[in-house]
Amino acid sequence: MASATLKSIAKATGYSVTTVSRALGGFDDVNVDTRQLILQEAQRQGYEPNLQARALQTQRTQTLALVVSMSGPRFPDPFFSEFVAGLGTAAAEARFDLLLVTPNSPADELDVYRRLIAGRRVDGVALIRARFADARIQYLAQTEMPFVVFGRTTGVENYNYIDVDGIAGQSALTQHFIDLGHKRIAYVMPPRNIMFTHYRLQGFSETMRRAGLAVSDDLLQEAELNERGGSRAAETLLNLALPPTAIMAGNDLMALGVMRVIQERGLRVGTDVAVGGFDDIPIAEHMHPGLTTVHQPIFEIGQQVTRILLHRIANPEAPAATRLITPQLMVRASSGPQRL
Amino acid sequence: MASATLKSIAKATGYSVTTVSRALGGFDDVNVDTRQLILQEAQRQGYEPNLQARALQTQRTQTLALVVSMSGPRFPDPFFSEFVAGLGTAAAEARFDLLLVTPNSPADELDVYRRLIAGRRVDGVALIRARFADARIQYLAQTEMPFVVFGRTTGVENYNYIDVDGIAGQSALTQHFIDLGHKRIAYVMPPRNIMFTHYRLQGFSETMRRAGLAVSDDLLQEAELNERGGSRAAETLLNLALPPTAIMAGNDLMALGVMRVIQERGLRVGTDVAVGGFDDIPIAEHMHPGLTTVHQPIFEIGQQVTRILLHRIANPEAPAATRLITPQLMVRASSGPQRL
DNA sequence: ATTGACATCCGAAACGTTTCGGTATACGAT
DNA sequence: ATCGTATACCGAAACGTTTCGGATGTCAAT
Repeated sequence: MASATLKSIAKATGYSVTTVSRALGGFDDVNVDTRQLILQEAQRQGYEPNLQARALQTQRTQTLALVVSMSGPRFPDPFFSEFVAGLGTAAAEARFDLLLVTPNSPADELDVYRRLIAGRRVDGVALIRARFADARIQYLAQTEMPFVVFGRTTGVENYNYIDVDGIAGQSALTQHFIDLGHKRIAYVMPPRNIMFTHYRLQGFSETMRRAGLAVSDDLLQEAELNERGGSRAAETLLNLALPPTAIMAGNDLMALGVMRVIQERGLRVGTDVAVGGFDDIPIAEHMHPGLTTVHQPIFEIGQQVTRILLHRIANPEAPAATRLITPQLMVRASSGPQRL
Repeated sequence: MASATLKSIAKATGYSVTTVSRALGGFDDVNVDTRQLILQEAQRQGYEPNLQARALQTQRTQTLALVVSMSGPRFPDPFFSEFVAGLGTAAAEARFDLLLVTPNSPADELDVYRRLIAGRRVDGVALIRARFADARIQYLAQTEMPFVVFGRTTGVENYNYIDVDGIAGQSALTQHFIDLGHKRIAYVMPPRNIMFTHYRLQGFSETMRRAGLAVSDDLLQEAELNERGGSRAAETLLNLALPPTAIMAGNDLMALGVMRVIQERGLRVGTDVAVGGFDDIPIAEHMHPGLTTVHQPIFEIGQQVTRILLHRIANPEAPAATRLITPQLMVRASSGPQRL
């Protein structure tokens, strides 16, 4: 059978399309008996509103977008799925759907945004992993489209964001290692074009300086945000004439790579070389030894992003919402005992 | 400025909406100069087709759906993000988008499908983690909507699926432990309502029986598909009067939980207790020791699902595609050396 | 002059919904 | 009789696109 429409219900009940629409829409200018009849018929035909048609008419798609580059055959992070889960659950509560869009090349990225925004495909956009002078954000800012960023950027004023205080987080972790008696502390830093790298590096440097400790170039390694990046950096660091006694990685996946290299060399994580991460992804707690790291409430952040977005969609003129979360240090076995 | 439409371009150039549409659509019944002019004007106005309107007219949304229950504040698995990445990249190549839909309760699940399918929100649906007599699949099967399942179910004929041969996979892993000299091999099995549990259990039992080894109830623990499930099961197993010498977990996350418990008890994974997983998620290789597991090419499976789906959408009458992949055993350090 | 073929263009309908601006009826108050 | 008010309903336009079935003009062949 052809799918049910307002028209088919109208024909079956003898009422007009308008009345059917208003009956189903819960308006009060329709007789209770009439509404009953129409509801029954709708039920019988298995009617579901055609969402394209409704969207065309109302100019509302009830959809949010998240654009993610799935570079190579690997997703960035478990981090990511937590974030999406947060976005998704909060969206579902408001009966919004989530459109996950993948540019098939980095060059394609801005086009994808244009297609979404100018094509009125979605009501709002979530952004993750903001970059310096982020072109995506600059484009969005000159648009009517509501958007919320997880992270901060430069060169754009008055946009909605939520971020974790990277300075505070990295500083807390650094201080933790200093308190344990470490002097040669290495930092395996994420790529510099990512905005949070800047803040975390600042947290690290400042804290070291305050403690009167040197940060030699040797002990600062830039690497990819995954296990492999961590492993490579750890190899380099452990091959130094004077290797570090503590290694902080840019995120937990990198920390995992660092730990593996340490263990493969017959050294013990914690006692021989202390390790720290960032993110507190679910497995961080379940590794052996447990990973000392900086907790980001990623799922909750995802939910918040959706909520801000929804609020923004409902109130386009609301002032920009900005939220900075102070993260919590999670001390586990990988940072080891007090040193003598 | 109001957003550009065919009408606004038509007005600006003096041509009709029809001609503008056909010029932009690349039809050959429009003069080259005219097309040039129209393209320029479209460019100038920053025209992007309104996708709702197009979808309404063409009855094509250029969108695929994946419905996932994000039960609790945790995503099921890294497994998941790999799969989504595969789906997404293959979809992007065909200029399709991916709609990620979250029921906000399990009871809501079927309603979500009805909304998507009857509401003509998407052109095709991907399903993951099929269950016994899966109600979602039964619903979809009586619909026109193209769908592809990762996994198999019972009670439905002639549907598109792609699956990994769980019998062969679990059998290979079991045989590997038998070959290493293990006799008391435990299996931490996933929940029984998931279809793949059935196959894997069968692979395990048959292989044990063939080798003349007993499978006592003690050594068969049902647990949740995450670290916690693995940990709990491992506690129980290691507390047995006669604990197993090898533990196979239902997936890699569970194996991670198992490994942690072993290590916390001061035992060594591999030499004291051998451990195996299933999935080969990215971190399996980067754990210490590396996890012996059964590799599922999840990313590629995601791509395949999309491809089958797209083919199905283009050829609604094509016979059902069914694909069974024989997975590969990845032997790493966690299974340990030959026993004497 | 007529025909046919071709190139170029366009009007109007359709997709399914929402909503504005009504109309018709009934009924109590004036 | 007229007015006002409420109740219940509906026609038609609109959202922006695609496409069917022409229309018009040109030009070479008859």
